[in-house]
Amino acid sequence: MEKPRRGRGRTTTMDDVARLAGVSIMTVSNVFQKPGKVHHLTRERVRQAALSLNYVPNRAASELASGRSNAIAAIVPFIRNSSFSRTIEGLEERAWQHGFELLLAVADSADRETRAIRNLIGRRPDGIVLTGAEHNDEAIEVLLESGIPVVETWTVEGSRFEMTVGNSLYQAAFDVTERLLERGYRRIGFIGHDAPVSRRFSERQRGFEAALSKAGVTAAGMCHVSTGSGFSGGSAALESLTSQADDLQAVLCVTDVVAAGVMFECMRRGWDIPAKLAVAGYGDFEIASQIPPGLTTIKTRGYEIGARAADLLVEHIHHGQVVQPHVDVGYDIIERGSI
Amino acid sequence: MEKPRRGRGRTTTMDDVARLAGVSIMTVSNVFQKPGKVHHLTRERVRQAALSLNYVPNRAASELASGRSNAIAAIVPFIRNSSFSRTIEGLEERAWQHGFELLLAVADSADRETRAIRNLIGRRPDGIVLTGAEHNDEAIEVLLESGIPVVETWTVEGSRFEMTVGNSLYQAAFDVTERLLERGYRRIGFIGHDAPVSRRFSERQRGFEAALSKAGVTAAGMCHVSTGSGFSGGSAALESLTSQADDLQAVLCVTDVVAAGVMFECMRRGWDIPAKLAVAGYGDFEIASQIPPGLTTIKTRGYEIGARAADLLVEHIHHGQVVQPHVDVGYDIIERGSI
DNA sequence: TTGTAGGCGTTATCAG
DNA sequence: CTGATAACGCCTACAA
Repeated sequence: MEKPRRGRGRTTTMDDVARLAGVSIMTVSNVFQKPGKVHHLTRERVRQAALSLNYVPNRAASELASGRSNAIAAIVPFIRNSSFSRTIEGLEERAWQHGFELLLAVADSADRETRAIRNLIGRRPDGIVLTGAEHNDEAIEVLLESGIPVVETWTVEGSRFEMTVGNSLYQAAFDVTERLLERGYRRIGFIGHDAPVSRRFSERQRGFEAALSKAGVTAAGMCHVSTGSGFSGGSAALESLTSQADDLQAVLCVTDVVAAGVMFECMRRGWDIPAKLAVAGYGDFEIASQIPPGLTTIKTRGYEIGARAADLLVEHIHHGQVVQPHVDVGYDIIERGSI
Repeated sequence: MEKPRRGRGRTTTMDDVARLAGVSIMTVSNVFQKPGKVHHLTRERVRQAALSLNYVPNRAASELASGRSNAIAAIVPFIRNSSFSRTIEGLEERAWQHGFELLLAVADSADRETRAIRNLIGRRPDGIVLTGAEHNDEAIEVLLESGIPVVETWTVEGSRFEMTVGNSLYQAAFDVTERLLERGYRRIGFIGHDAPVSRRFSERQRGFEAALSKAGVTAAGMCHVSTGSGFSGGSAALESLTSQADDLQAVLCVTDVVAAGVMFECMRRGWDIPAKLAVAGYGDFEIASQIPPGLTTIKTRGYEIGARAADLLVEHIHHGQVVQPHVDVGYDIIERGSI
C-alpha cells in the first residue's frame, strides 16, 4: 500500500488558490497578510477561491519565509488544581488579541521541562513564558542563547531572565500570618510544598516565618507535602502537624487545595472551624468560597499575570525592549469564616 | 532602531554546525534523524559542534521539507475541573513515547474551536484529537477535507470521524441510577450541563431517564447548569430542584464538581448525606474521595482515553488505517457514603 | 559512509 | 495594485 504522504503534492496550496482566482500567488499571500494592499474585488475573488478549496495556509512555510511564527510559547508544570490555569487563560486571551497564537507545553519535572523547552525553541516562537518551575541550567542556557524574549512568571526572585511578572508571595504570606496573629492565634503551623516548585513556595514560608519572628512567636510546626498531592496531602499534613504540636490553633497552607484537604479532615474528626482549628489558604480557588465555613485565602490574580506577561512579550517583540520589565500584580486577602 | 529580525541570518543553522564539524550539511541532518547512518566518530564530532553552538533544529524548515510534523494536535473545551486534563496527560505521555509532540489548544466555544482548528491545521499535524465539544459544520468540513486523521473522544455517538474513543456515558448513567433505585430512592433529580457540550451530557441524561422509566418511576426534577459553572452551579441547582420537588431524595449530577457543590450546600443547610439527600457524581475527581462522607461516582478512565487515542493515531499514521477504529474504554462505579 | 542537487510553500523585495 | 524572482533551513533522492 502507498505510504500516506500528505506532504507531497496532495494538500491545496496558494498555487491552487491563485490559479482558481486567476491571480498570482503573491496576491493570494497579500490577501491574507495585508488585505489593504489588494484591490477590493480581487480580494473577494481570492477569498472565495480559498474558501471553496478549503485552503489553510501552511504555517511552516510561512514561518520559514518570514522568520516570524506569530506564536507565543508557554510552559507550565501542571494545569490541574492550580492558579496556573488562570494564567494560561490570561495569556491565551491577550496573546490572541495581539494576533499571536499560544503554544502550550506541560512539564512536571525539570527534565521534561528541558526537553519541552528544546521542542518549543525548535518552533521558533516569538516569545516564551516560563511559569513557576525550577529550571535547570542547561534549559536556561539554551533559552538565553536562543535570542527569544523570555518572561518568567510567578517565581520572580533570583530570575535570570530579562522580564518577570509576579506577585509578592513573601509579602502575602507575611500579611496573612499577621492577620492570624491579630486574631490571637499563637500556635500556628505551616504546610508547604517541596520541589520542583520550591523556590516559589519557599518565599511563602519565609514570609510566614518573618511575621512570626516579628511577633516573637515560634512556629508550632512545619510540614511539606509533595506538589500536586491535592486534597489528600492536606489530611496527611494535618496528621503530621498535630503530632508535632497537640495545641495547634491555626494552619497556613501553601494552596487552597491543601487547605481544603485540611478542612475535610477536620470535618471527619468533627473539629469545628475555626474554634478548634483556623485555616488559611492561597489562591482563592472556587472551592475556597464554597467549602463551609468559607476559606480565608489570598487571591493571586493569576489571570492578570498571564495577561501582563503577554503584554510584555508583545511590547518586546514590537520595540525590541520594554519600558518596565518587572511587574508585580499584587494580591488581595479574602477573609472568610475559617479564621 | 533596527527591527529585531531573528529570521534573517542570525540564528545558527545546520550550515554553521556542518562548517564547525567539518562535514556536509546532510551529515548533520542525518545525525539528528538517522544516527545509525552516520559513522560513530563523525556523529560525536557533529554532536559536540551542535552543543557548543546551542543549535536547535528549525522545525518549520524540517516540516516543510519532509511534509511531516511529528506532532499530534488536541483540542479541548476546558482544562480546569475536568476529566479532560487526565485525557491530555494520557495523550501527551503516549504521543511522546511514539516520538510525537503534543500541540494543545483550548477552546470553550464553537467559534473559538473553529478558529483553533484552523490554526492547528495550519500547522499540519500528523493527527488531531477532538475532545468532547460541539463542533460546527464548518470546522468538521475543514477537518475532513484536510486529510489529517482525526479521532474524536468522549463524545462518540453520531461522530462523523473515522475513529473514536469513548466510554458509555449512557450506560454508566443508567447503572448509577439503577443503583439509586435499588437503594430505595424514588424521588430522584438530575443536574445536567447545557451547551456547548450538550451532546456528551445529554447521553447521561438519557441513561438516567431510561433507568427511571424501566422502573416505572418519573424524575423528581431536571435542572441544567452552565458548563464550567463549578461548585456554585451545584448549590444553585439544588435550590432549583428542591423548588420543583420538596420531597427530593437523591440527585444524580453531571460532574463531581457539581455534586460537591450540592454537598457543600447540604452542609450549609445542615442536611445529612445521605439520610436527607443522596448524591451521585461523575468523574471520580479527587474531591470525591475526600469530601465527607465520600461521593459515589463513576470513574471515567480519562487517562486511558487519551492514551488509546494516541495509539489509534499512531497506528493510522504508520499504516494508513487502523484495525479497530472505535474503542470503548469502559467505566467503574465507585461507591462511597453519599448514597 | 558522505556529499550534491533540487524542491517543500510561503514571504520580502522590487520592478511593472 | 499586481507580479516575477530569490531566499528561508532542511530533507528526499540519488550519486560518489
